[in-house]
Amino acid sequence: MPELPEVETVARGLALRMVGRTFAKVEQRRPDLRFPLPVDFARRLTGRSILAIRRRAKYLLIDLDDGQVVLGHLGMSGRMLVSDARPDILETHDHLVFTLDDGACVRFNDARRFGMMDLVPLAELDRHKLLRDLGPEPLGNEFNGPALAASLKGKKTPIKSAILDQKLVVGVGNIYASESLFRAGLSPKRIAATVQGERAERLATSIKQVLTEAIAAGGSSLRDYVQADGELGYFQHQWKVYDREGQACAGCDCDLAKTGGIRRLSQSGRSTFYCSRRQR
DNA sequence: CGGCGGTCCTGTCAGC
DNA sequence: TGCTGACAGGACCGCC
Repeated sequence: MPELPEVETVARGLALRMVGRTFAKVEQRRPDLRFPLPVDFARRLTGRSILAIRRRAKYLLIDLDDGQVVLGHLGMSGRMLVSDARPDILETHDHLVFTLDDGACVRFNDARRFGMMDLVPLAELDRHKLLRDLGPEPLGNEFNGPALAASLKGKKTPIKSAILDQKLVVGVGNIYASESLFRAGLSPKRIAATVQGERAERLATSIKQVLTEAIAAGGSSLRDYVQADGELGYFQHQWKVYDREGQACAGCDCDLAKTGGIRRLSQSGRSTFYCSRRQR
């Protein structure tokens, strides 16, 4: 499910319900997710109050009142399900069930179990194995054209693979990689090192725009969610190229029968979508 | 050292 | 209808 905008939306939605509340009950329904859960995970959370809920890269951070932080990742299929009360009947793959002191319930459901949770002292968070090598936040000022150009120097890998590398910039996943390259007019096959100067400027700007717009779309679906309750996560998507193989490219007035429209290719085992006419 | 492919796990869908 | 294989939004690890 989640790239940066989805995790951001989940974090904001959870914050609305959870900040200021206390974990009244925590049910751990299997010993492991992607990794074993920390020893006594449920017991160590019970009775703790929630100070803040944040995001770093695609990770969720839940700050507790005892100086510990819940570090979570939704993996590919992880979902947070929120309801006013704990359901009598849980769903398949509801691995963690959090009941709050106001009776509200948050469930972590993850079919593929690529998600994870850990409990880390706040003081050690930056040194955590999963966080210490992460690159800059794409929406921060430190990520810009010149910085991106510098990090791409010497890289022989295709630009699509490069921007999926979380050491280079965080938060861009398979969908928004295709979308950002389309907006920047860059071929996903282009050698990363050749994205310099104006091209790097365009790509950095496109990444920021694509992610910002997706967060805004998530915010509008959050309003519905807050009223309706239920799942936090993917919202309406209006992708320009992702999952649109064979369809006409928006803004390309070429003959679909001749060009074949949006193309799909496989790069290091993952699908990429692009318009060969508008992306060079 | 960088870059690529394999791998973890379950669900869904297309094709036969 | 039932089976099989491909594929799915992530990211670590080991190997070349």
